[in-house]
Amino acid sequence: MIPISDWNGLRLILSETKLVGSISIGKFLVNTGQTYYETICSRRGPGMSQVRVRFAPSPTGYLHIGGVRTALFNWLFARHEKGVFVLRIEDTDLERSTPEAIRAILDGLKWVGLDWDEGPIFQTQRLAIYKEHADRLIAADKAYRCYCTEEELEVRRKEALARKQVVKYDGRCRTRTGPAPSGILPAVRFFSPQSGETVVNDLVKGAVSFDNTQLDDLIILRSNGMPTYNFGAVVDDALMRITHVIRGDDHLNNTPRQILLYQALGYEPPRFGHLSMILGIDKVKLSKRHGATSVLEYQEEGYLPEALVNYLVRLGWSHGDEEVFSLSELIDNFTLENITKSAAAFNPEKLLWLNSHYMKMADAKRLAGLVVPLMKQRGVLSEGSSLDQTWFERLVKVLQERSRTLLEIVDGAEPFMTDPVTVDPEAAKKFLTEAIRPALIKLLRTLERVSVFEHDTLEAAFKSVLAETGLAMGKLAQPVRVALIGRTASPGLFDVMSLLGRDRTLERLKRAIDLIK
RNA sequence: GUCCCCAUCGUCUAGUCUGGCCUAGGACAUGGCCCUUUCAAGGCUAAAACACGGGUUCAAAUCCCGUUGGGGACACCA
Repeated sequence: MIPISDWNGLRLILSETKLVGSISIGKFLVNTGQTYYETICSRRGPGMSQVRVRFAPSPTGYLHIGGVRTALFNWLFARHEKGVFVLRIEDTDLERSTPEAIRAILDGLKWVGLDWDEGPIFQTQRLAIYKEHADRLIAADKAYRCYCTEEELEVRRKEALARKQVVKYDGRCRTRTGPAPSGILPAVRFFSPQSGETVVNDLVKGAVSFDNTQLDDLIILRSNGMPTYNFGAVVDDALMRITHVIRGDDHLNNTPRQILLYQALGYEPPRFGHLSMILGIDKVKLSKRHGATSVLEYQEEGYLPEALVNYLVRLGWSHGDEEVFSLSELIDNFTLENITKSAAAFNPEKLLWLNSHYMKMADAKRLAGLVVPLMKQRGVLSEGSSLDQTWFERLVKVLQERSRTLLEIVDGAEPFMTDPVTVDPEAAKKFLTEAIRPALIKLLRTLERVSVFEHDTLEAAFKSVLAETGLAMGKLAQPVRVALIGRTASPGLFDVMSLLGRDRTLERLKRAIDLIK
């Protein structure tokens, strides 16, 4: 339940995030949704057939990865068709909607770069519109007031289930006459036709027909005045002139009911396209036990938004053999015809591969900026400390080639950030041996005479030690690596030394030599 | 219980609508080799699929029917 006072907090969130285009949020919240849409629609000339799509999440939890894909497909379709992408928040479930969830949705969309042209529009701001539409249906004998209580209905549903009968409203208030029972706030039910069939010409599934006897008299307006999903969506999609409803597969069964509502209301239905579900790696519905299912978790785990977008778009859509797409390539090539009908399993490995690809492509400066907060968060960099930007970007540059996520950069950067280095005991045992000690000392002496710590001069110095000692590159490199970084894996040695700089390199070498004693 | 959807390598998919070009292509992951100062990356290479059964046809991954399997929906949730 969102108390009215919280809506001020929400407005704060919205203006803070500045996610809205030309229409200011403050103004929107002052306006009713109705006047807003009257303005929009009056701006549109007659005969315009511009594509208008929407993403309409309910703010009852984090923004799910499947929701992001739905939003992405809508967004790409809108951009490809030079149409309009509307964001509508379906917050009519007062029990479960929260301002935090609204924020999570906006933040999530913002992170993956899906911007909207209109909205966010809140259904709870438009209650008068739904009521007016419901009244219209009642007046036309297409809907009726139902005085059955939730408890009664629950009992009947359970009975039907127990007797293995069809779970359907029995229609007892259809023909109710006489005075209204006192003390009961009625809900409004739709008179659902009980004969014929309703066909959905789905853009991805093809023609799907439903026997109308399967459909029952659904509630369109709850006793508390809130519209139910099917009604709110229909009224809004009609009024907002949505041309294509692209949404999850789980709504296919709702579509015939919605088409019937469009017809009763005298509105023309949009085109529908139902996207198959995203399943977990084990082929069952994606859930928390598969790991991250909220978009923002991917941000926290060091993924790049373009990698997630690229991964998600290939889950259920394809363009020949291509795997890697820039945003503009996606916009150019995205069409509804190439959407797959079957459900897809989420494969974290492939996402990781795409992420490492984009990590290599990315500008080091940008990555550096993304990594710093993560380092602070993980204690690799202390809160107040300042960084040499140029130096840090150089470090990021050598790490980004071998990191699959930003978190791996953080990990790889760690030995460069703090002194003294933590040396892995296993590595020390294997490589910092008595036998190699003389060579390390020789290297130390040689490096002491090197004044400019750059890749090429360091390489020359190192090679001279190899020549003197007769050691193979590999024999000396690993012990030195362990001495400098404390681990057996790192960027190239000469990059490491030049990044560490003269003082720290010599110091770490000395310390390793002492350690062997 | 009722209704709806789906079915190509382990996974994402191309091919299916408009049957022959399919000895089924690509990508991730996996194995091998090469490169190599480590780890990655990269290059080459291998293994790996038309769920099953019936039709239709000269010809079926592709069209039709059935079976099986998987998924979804049946709320005063969306």
